[in-house]
Amino acid sequence: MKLITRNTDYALRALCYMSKHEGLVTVGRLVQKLGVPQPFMRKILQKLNKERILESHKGQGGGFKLKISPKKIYMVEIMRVFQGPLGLNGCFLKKDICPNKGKCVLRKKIRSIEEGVLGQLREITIASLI
Amino acid sequence: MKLITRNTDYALRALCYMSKHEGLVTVGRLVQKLGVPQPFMRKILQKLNKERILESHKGQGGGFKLKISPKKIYMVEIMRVFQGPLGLNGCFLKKDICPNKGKCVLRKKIRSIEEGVLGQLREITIASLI
DNA sequence: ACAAATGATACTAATATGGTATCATTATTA
DNA sequence: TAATAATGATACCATATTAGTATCATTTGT
Repeated sequence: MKLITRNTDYALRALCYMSKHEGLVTVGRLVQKLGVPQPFMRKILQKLNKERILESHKGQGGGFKLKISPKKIYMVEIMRVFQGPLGLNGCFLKKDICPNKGKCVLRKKIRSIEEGVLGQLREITIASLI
Repeated sequence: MKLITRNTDYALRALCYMSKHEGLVTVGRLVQKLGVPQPFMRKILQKLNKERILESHKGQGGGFKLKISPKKIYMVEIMRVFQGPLGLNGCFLKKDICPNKGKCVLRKKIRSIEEGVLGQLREITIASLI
């Protein structure tokens, strides 16, 4: 069971690279450095752009750069972008499916674990990774 | 992003039910109580049997029951059975893929988070859920 | 005008998850 | 001893997610 997908993985690496290198970085350059398939990397960067984590510049001499400080880019946010919101189990949270409804002890437990995990993940920023 | 799959979910519910009801429990009964498709539930219970968490009895009057105490059935173990070993990311752990190899800070961070999560999950047993 | 970059989007492939179907085996019991 | 009610084993199918590709449009510097 993987908690982090390739999407997230590549995104984190790209962000780390960019936080160490001022100015615009092209997809081509990232691909060289990180060994990731180019069109896939493009898609990832485009998404980060849409999410306003990166900014992009078209045309010759263009590329991507961080839009916000590495200190303010949280790993858990990147995970959310590529993997959806973190939740232990949809099922336990949908009362209409779970037969125990509100009383479900498991649900409470899960909830508290979830909080713990999120708490830890929230402390990790790109800045803390480089 | 779900941390717990339906497999695990159903298994946990079945185990909880069985820990509250002495003696053999048939698949049919569980299906009635928990509203899970029968053949799917069978497959799940058969797996728990193979993993020596349940014991089974064939023939008329047969069924399943816990083989070990609910206090010794750990949620994280059930997750492992149905979802494989918990790891944040295979990629970071395979040095030959990660370009930073041994030095990767991310990997260490991930590792420590992983430990934290596992630590919390390890405290949850079936007994603690009922 | 051309080349080098991203934007947008649709498509394909691989893998994981969720679920079904079927036949074999075992044990109870009438 | 035969019917029945249970699990064992296994192969199969459906759906969703993840990973990756392909293509054409747009922008911009030279």
